[in-house]
Amino acid sequence: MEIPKTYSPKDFEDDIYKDWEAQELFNPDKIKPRRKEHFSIVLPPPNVTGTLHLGHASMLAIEDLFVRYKRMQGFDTAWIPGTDHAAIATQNVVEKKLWKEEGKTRHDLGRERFLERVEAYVEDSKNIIHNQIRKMGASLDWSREAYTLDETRARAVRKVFKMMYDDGLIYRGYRIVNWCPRCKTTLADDEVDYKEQSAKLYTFKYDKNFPFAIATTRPETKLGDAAVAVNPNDERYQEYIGQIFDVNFCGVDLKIKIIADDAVESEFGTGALGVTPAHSAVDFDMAQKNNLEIIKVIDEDAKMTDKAGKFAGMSVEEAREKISAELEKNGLLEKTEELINNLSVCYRCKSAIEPLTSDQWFINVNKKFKVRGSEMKKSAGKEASLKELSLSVVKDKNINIIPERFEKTYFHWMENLRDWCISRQLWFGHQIPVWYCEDCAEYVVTELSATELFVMRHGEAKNNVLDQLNSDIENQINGLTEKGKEQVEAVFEKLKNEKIGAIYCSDFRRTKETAAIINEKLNLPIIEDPRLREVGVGEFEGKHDAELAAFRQNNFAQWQNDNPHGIESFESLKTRVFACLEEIAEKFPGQKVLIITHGDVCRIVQGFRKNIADEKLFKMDYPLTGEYLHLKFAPIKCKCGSQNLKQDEDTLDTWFSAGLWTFSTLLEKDFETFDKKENPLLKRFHPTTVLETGYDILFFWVARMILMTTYATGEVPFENVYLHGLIRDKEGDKMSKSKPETAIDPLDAGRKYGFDAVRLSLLIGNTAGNDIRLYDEKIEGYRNFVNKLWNISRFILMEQGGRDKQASEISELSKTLADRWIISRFNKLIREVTKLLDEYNFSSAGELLREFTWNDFADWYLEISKVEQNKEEMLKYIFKNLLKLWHPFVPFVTETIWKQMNPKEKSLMISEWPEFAEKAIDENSEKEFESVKELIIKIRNVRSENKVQPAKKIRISIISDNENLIKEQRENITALSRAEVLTFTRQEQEKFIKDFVPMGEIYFYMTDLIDPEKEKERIEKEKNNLENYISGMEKKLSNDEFVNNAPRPVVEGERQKLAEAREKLEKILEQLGALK
RNA sequence: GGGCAAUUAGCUCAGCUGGUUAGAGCGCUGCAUUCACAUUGCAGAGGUCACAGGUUCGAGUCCUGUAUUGCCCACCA
Repeated sequence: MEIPKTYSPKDFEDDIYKDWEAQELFNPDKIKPRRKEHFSIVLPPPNVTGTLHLGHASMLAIEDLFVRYKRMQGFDTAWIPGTDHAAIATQNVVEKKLWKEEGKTRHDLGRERFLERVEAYVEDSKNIIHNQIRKMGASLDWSREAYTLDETRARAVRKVFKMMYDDGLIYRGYRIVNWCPRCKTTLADDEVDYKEQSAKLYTFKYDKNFPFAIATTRPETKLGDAAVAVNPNDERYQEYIGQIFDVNFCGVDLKIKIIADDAVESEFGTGALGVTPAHSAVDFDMAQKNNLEIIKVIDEDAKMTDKAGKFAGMSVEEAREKISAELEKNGLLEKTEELINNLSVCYRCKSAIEPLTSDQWFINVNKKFKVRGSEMKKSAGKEASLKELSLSVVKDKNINIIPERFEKTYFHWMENLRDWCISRQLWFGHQIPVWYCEDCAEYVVTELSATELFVMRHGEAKNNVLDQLNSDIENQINGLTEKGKEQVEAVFEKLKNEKIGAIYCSDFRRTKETAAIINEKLNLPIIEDPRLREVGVGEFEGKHDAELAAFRQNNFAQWQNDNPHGIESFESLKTRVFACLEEIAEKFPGQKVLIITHGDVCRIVQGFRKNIADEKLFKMDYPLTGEYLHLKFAPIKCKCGSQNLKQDEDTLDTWFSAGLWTFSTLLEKDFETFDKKENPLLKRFHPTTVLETGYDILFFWVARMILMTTYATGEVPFENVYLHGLIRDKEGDKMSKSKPETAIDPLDAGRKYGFDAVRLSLLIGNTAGNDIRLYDEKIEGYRNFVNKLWNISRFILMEQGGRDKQASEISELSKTLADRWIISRFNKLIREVTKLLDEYNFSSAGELLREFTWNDFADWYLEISKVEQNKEEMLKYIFKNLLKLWHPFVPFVTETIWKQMNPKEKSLMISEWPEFAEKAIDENSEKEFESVKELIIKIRNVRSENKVQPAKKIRISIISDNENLIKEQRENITALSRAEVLTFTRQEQEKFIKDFVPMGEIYFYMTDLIDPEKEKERIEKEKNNLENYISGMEKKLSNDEFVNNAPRPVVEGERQKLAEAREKLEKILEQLGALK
């Protein structure tokens, strides 16, 4: 067999992955589990905007390791992939792209068109990241891929929203929120970052009549002040507490109440704080407590509002300048000073956050509700708030966080959690499932999705080309032209991802043909409805379109309710079309329906359920051939009976849908409830076993999942949380594009060193909760190791023959001391690695494996096997099982080698995890072999010290207490140390003593060595070490307190060690004597 | 301001509930090239475990304090 000397990962990796996928080995339905217990992980969904970075790579390496390990152990194993729509991040990316490439804003396109752009972008992006994930070797079940914004997940989102609303946990309120004026949306508290900046602190009085000064960095907000707060213990202001002052601040009249609040620090500024309820979270709380007026002086564009008097319309910066100038001019400004403070900025775009009051949807985290699930009730009681429930499941260890210290962080965050603002003023995301009635003040919350109608005109027909009106059902001879057919195909291209549930068309030939073309791909029932026919044209039949158009344009009033020249009246057309639409809406609530009809009908449709005057409606444009209309309707009625409802424009915080991820990914496509009876996958895999993610999103995501899932399902989302650290560069800094020389792209690194090496570099040395440094030399080292594995396999494959042995046949395999040694060591390795992996300590497991593979197996056993010969079966037994242990770490190279060794087997990844065999443990043989190793190393050492040419064989004599062992190992010692062993008895040796140099138990033939003095030095050194050691031990053992207090085995152990050391010393002294 | 972590060989890090003469990889030094592998082999040098106290028969490991570094949270009106 021709096997290259160097392993070339790129020649194998892609094919190996394709083979796994083709065999469907990632799908738990396609492989037989050998145990009942499940092991499941849902992939933390990467943002659709992203490309694979090291954070993902490390996440994938760790999770794939867990999953492959458990799969080999026979667990029913699922690893579910998906992507996150990442509302704000994705919208920002597409907006930037749109601006750069076309100079347009999202408003230029409008919601509908903009979202189409986003979806197109998302599609591309998803494919890129999925292929990158495959590169890493991740054994994800792609057949169950989810997306936070797909229909199943969307239904789960609406359902939970409604559940929470019905439980009174979701409410709409006018509250202070974090507003990003750039993104034009609210942000959750933890989506706000802080940036240090230097600011000016202004100390001033509102006006001349106000008794004392206040200090602020933002004078412009003071236009909205309703109070001044002081510390209740501050003596300076006691007399004013409770008083109300009418002031005129820069032309704006304000009523300022003096209130006392502990939050105020007397030492800061003047100890008096101007309270601006509308623009500071702390002040808003004070306003609630003290019933203060909320005056909003800054709007959503970060401009001053009408309430700001003459400053209205100015930017906040401009207003600040003007106000400070005016204060100074009027002698109200006492001083300005520089200070460093934290500016709150948007975590996505880094612009300054403007805290302001606004009408938003919130989740109440303190309100009690009826807890679901018996385990949850046990933890939190029958009734609990979201906060209490989320705290209790971690306190009671229903969820186990690794490393444990993050529990504290979690508790602290959860205990201080405030109501969660979930509405976002973005377009991309889950639209809030609330419908406002246009005819009364009510609104309706529904889990049903909007009924959506896609209304299109037929493609170009022959009568269009001839410019002949043709609406006589008896005379439908004209079908579509070639161009018409192409137009239809073009529309279908745009619609194909919409998951249309039904197709309606008129009974005209041109619409039926259009429907048939589209339905070639969709295979839906086509419903023909004559109510969707083109308007009846009466006497104009067969005439030019323009003639009819001109007539109707000029005689609308006449035609509105009547039928001059036999033209069907507008009223009649409207009535039949609306009746048809009403029926469709009722028949397909929450679904998408495609309607293929004619120009005038398209026009009319736009007025469905809307109060649009007939004439205005008649004059509306309708979509050109090749385009379509998209209309959304409420799937339910308002209490008042009106169906004229409009959905809330806002979308939900992306973490709302992400919070459902562990169970929403396991729901059936057409689920009605979250019940396990209805959702077999949920029953099989939920709660998931481990959630593996970075500690940096503990709050964003992990906490939210706990909160949302315990609420919605009455079950924890996961039993364990494994938090990994961040990947840093060699200096310990965050990798960033601004430092390209240290930033590593996992894909580049994979191409260069192989993805197995990249995985190892991310796994070994990586411990829970700790950051890890990565740099090229490290990956290179693991590349070298992978190559070592490869070359071990080359060696073993060259040793032909032998058959595979099982663990039960170990005794047959063990013929020599080296055999017993390696097999004992190896079985300990199996035991240790298994234990460490169960403890999530994969780094130590990897280190042990590396040590065994390189040091024990390659450096010693393989060398011995060249001497002892005929070890094919043993080598195969160890190596094949070793490949299994390695597989979760380095799946590609192990599978590649496995396939070469077992061409007939399906795959290493579904082979059985090695079992530890107790009977293989042989402590005595291990000890004996270690002493042989020691001898060999000593001989090599002496050779090296004396610069003996490697090719030169030296002669030695060994005087050992274990003469049999030396005799038996004579060949091994000779081969591995290039020394000829001449065994002497003590008496025999006496005769040669003058020619030999003693070194421990070994006597070297003097003329073979260059410098016996050197050896003397060495022995002296060893003697000193030993003497020091012995005196320390003696002291210890003569200490009664130690002997009495320390546990017996410890004392015994120490005695043993002392005895051994004394023996050793004795020999050394003897040899030293001989040297002199 | 509150909290968490880290500090062990030149570098990157192990060292579990206190009981070895403190380990690994890389790097370094010397030697070796047809025999699985130079992406290699063999041998070696290198550490008062940040500092100061304390607990204990015994401390890298536990406690207190100090210093340095990093991170998280709160907040700076």
